[in-house]
Amino acid sequence: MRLSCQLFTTLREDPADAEVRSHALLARAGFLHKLAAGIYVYGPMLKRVLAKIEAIIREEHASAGYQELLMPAIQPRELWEESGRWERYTSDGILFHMADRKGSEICLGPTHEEVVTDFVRRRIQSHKQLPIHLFQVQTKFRDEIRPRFGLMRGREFIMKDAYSFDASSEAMAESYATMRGVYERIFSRCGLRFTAVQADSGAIGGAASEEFMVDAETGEDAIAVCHATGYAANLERAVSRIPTPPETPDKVDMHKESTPGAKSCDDLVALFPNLPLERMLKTVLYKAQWADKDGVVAVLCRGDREVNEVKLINHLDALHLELADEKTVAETSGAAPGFAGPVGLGEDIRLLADASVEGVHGFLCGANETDVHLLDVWFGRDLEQPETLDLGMVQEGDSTLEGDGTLEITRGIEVGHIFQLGTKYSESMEAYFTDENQARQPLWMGCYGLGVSRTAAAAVEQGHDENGMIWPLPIAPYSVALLQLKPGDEAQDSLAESIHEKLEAAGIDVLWDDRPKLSPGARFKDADLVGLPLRIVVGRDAPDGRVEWSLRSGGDSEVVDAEEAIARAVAACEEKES
RNA sequence: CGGGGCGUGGCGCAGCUUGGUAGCGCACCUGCUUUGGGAGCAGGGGGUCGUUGGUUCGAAUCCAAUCGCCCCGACCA
Repeated sequence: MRLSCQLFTTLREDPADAEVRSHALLARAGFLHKLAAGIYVYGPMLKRVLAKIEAIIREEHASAGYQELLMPAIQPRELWEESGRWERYTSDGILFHMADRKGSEICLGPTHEEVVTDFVRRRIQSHKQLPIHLFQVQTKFRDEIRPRFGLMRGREFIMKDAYSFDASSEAMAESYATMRGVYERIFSRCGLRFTAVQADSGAIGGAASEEFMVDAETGEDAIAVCHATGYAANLERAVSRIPTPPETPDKVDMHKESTPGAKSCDDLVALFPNLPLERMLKTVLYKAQWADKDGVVAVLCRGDREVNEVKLINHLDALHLELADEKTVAETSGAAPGFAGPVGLGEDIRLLADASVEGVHGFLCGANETDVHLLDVWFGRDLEQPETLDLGMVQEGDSTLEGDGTLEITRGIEVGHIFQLGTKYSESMEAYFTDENQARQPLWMGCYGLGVSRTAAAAVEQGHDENGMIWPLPIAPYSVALLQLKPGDEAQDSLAESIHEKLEAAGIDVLWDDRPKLSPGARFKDADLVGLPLRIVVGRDAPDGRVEWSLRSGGDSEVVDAEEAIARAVAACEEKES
């Protein structure tokens, strides 16, 4: 492809609103244009990247027996009422919805469980038709609270979603395991470094779920991994062995101490330097919201640990959870924020305790009185120890649950999420089949999402340097950058043209920078910015039939015969395929 | 939702405090020279200063409203 015939522009400076490298580089190279917050035009170069990612996705889904379909972006409210998600998604504000001219409410699909379940339930009667495996590549719409990081969290984005429908929980688990392999092959083939982690299933619902994280410092998700044991989990879900509490002190009567203004653990540590953080228990007050009621929940947690709100909301089976505001804290604890405690807390307040408080005695806690804390509090003597459960956040350096490894906290970009949904949607939407015994059974579902546009951004986040992007060969917009330094020079014209022709004949994507009247420096800068993995430069050695060969990822460049450069490009692209 | 910031040629910014009709760099156009890491010289084009209203003889500048965009936070006691 001749660059001189393309719409191709680059910017010398980062756009002012780009916060992360992938966004800045994609925008500078003209791959991306922002139309509104979280809404982007995918330029021709980016479209090629997306097409390559999609091609890999299609191949891997096809070989796992998945059929592609295309579902509508516009969906009727009624369908979402059936699954019970309309209320939740509209109250969270994440759903783009509107009324049509007749006044019927419709939404732009943020996901397609309802539509696919409806499609399948109308066709499935018998166990003999199962399993069913479907997927699509579609634009999804989510009115995110805060779109950011360019393609990373947009309000409109491209997603591949797949669904499995099985006759039993075991068969569903098999479909799920197959898809796990599909995802590993997809991301490997895309040339990305990634980690599969256990995950919370969130709003989609369901049992087992795993996320695929592209390793990147700038990732929005924190994950806990253990290299020794292979354990990996999203921080929301991660579990660990909590370091043992310090020695129990002498038994002294519980007593009040004045602690003016000591609202945080840091303040208290300053006030009581001899008291270890592990013997301070914080009492965090939350406002929880269920479908039918609201309530305040207090969670007891060791001073050096933190409450994991996702574990808490799951345990409570609540719809929404937020830290109690000052007013609520005053009403429930009778004190300013920072002084709530488990002793003498209102009867109507549900008190839970994180496992970290287990075995802690003679501790400090809030006295439910402003500027006062209780010291030397003992479970069993001064209050009953509430039932403890894991409501905590794991920390760097914690041991794994079995104690045979150490957790490390890293970051990643979530590009894929697979779920075993079970019968949640099939039951609420009445998607049943008849089994061998004439019994009516709900379908066992799995759903498998993969962010296509986000994967492209993640690839840049993982592959770039100070000069620009560095695309992995399998998903690069073009494989080879052919730079002709002096278009119009006879020897260069004919050599570049023959290289271009031979590479295209070999089925290799080549972008020939034949733009006239451009200085060599500008050409090199643009090539570095765009980041095509293989580079062939046709320059001063053209009369001898020689060119410069180099890799965008680094290493020295070499002057070789044109035929040798072509052979190397062909070899590199073949290696990618295997 | 709360707080903060910003809207000035395609992009990045200055000008605003102290009102007098807009400027710089990049990009763009023309010509000549130049061609291995963002070339030089000369000439040139392009902006109702987000929008609306107000104050004023006069508003990019002051005031108000509104729209848009960005960041931070959403209280871990």
